Order: sequence, then structure tokens, then C-alpha cells
Amino acid sequence: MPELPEVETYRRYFEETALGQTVVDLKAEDPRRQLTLDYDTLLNALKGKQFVGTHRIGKHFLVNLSSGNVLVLHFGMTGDLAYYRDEEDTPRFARVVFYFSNGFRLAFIDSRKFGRIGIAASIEEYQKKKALGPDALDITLPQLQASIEKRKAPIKPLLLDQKILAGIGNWIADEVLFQAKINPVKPANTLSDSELKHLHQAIQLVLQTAIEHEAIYQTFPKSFLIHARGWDDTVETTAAERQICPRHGTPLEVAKVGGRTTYFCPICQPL
DNA sequence: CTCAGTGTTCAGTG
DNA sequence: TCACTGAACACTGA
Repeated sequence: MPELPEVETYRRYFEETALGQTVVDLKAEDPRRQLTLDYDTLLNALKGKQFVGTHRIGKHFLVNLSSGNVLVLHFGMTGDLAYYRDEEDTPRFARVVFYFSNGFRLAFIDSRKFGRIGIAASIEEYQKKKALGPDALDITLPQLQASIEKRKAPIKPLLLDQKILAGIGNWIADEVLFQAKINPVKPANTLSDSELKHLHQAIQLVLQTAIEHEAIYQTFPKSFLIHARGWDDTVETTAAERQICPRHGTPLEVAKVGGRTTYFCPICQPL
């Protein structure tokens, strides 16, 4: 489920576990697909090197190596991390495993194999190469305004464009637009100054709230739209029970916008 | 058995 | 070149 809040949560987990460790070995189940450089090159870049720091740009997780290079992890749709010691504790779908000199291991878990691992010369070089916009937590209102005010596309797919701002994925885009009371198909160039301001505030609100809750959706405020998606598997609900606006108690609409499933409230977010 | 999907990239169109 | 759309990618779980 890795959007910005999940990746930030993984980063903090990494800081408490694998940071400071020295890599002694590496295993990759499907190296040609999941590594962006060949296995031997990656192993050589890691072996004997220490993990000395972490960064995050949007959904991209970067680890400073003692060599000066940067290890880059992207979690795709289903990536996760697990730090553990014994072989028998290897999680299911551990596609790549880092082995450390202290006997512990770090698994890159990724059931659907959209995740990628590679090496970059520096954080700046990587951000430039991937053309990533400012991190969604850092983007300023003038920056956001400048990059979307002339665009005619619906606002939602622009929020998903990592070149404009980095870190927003499908559910956060819906949540942000709901909190800002903006219709997802509204052309970006028709947003008023007030709407842009609310949009910018909603981005900060949703991301900060999600990070505070360590991206555990079930614990998010009741005022959040995310509960409509039915990802809380501790309760049994039908779509009709769930797909209700938290403000009005009226049915939400589910549509495809920019090719992605989109939830919104036609009353809160009129066109 | 079929199908949707939390992300990204690329081909194709205008 | 740019803006935009839609399909493809791999796999699991409903």
C-alpha cells in the first residue's frame, strides 16, 4: 500500500532496525525484473558497506551507503520491509534479502513484484533522473499553483503525477480532494485561488494525519473518506454500507478518473 | 475462472 | 516537444 505515509513509516522502521548495519550478502529472487542493475554490480556496491542514513522523496526510499553511493528502494504497489534474524522467520514474498554482519536480515517484501531496487550516485542525481517534483509534504502553495494552473487535465491525475509533486497515490488523491471539497474531474485551470489554497492545506492534512497513524487506515479519523474503500478487514461491511459520505451519510460515487478508481461525494464535491 | 488493483512507464494520438 | 490517454507490467486474493 505504499504511498508517501507508508514509505515514511518504512523509513522510520528502517532507522530503528537496519540503519548502521553492514551488508555482507544479498539474495534476489527475480533480479532481472526487480533490480535496476545487474545482481553482481549491486552486490559489489553493497558488500562491506554500511547503511549510514536515510531519505525519502515521495514514494522513493533512499539509503546512504558508507561508500557515498545511495541505495534506492521503490515499493511499487505491494512493497514492505521486515527486519529479522532467523531463516524460519523469513516473511512470505521476501523477494530481496539483505544480510548483515550482526546476523540479522532485512527483507524487501513484494507480492506483486512491481517494486524496484537500485543504486544512484546521489540523492540529487536520482531526483533529477526520475524528474521527481517536490515532496508532497514540502511543496509550497506557489509551487503547486505554478505547476497546475495552466493545465486543462482533471485535477486528480495531476495530483498523481510525481513530476508535479511526489508522494500522492490513488487513495490519497481521493482523500485530499474530498477534504478540499473539489470534484476530481474539475479541470485544474478552473480551480479558484481559494480552492488551490484548500487543496494545498488538504494535502498537508491528509499526509500528516496518515503519518501520525503510521498509515494504519483503520485508525484514521471518521471524517476520512478512506473508510469507504473497505480496506478494514476486521469488520464485515457491504459496499452500500461503506460507500457513504462521512459528512452527509449519503451515497458516494465511484468512477474511473484518469484510468483509476475514484471515490467522491457528489454533494460535497460538485462540479 | 475471472477480474480488480495501493504504481510506473511507455506507445500512441492530437 | 508537450499534454494527455490507455494499456501493459506480475501477481495475489476476492
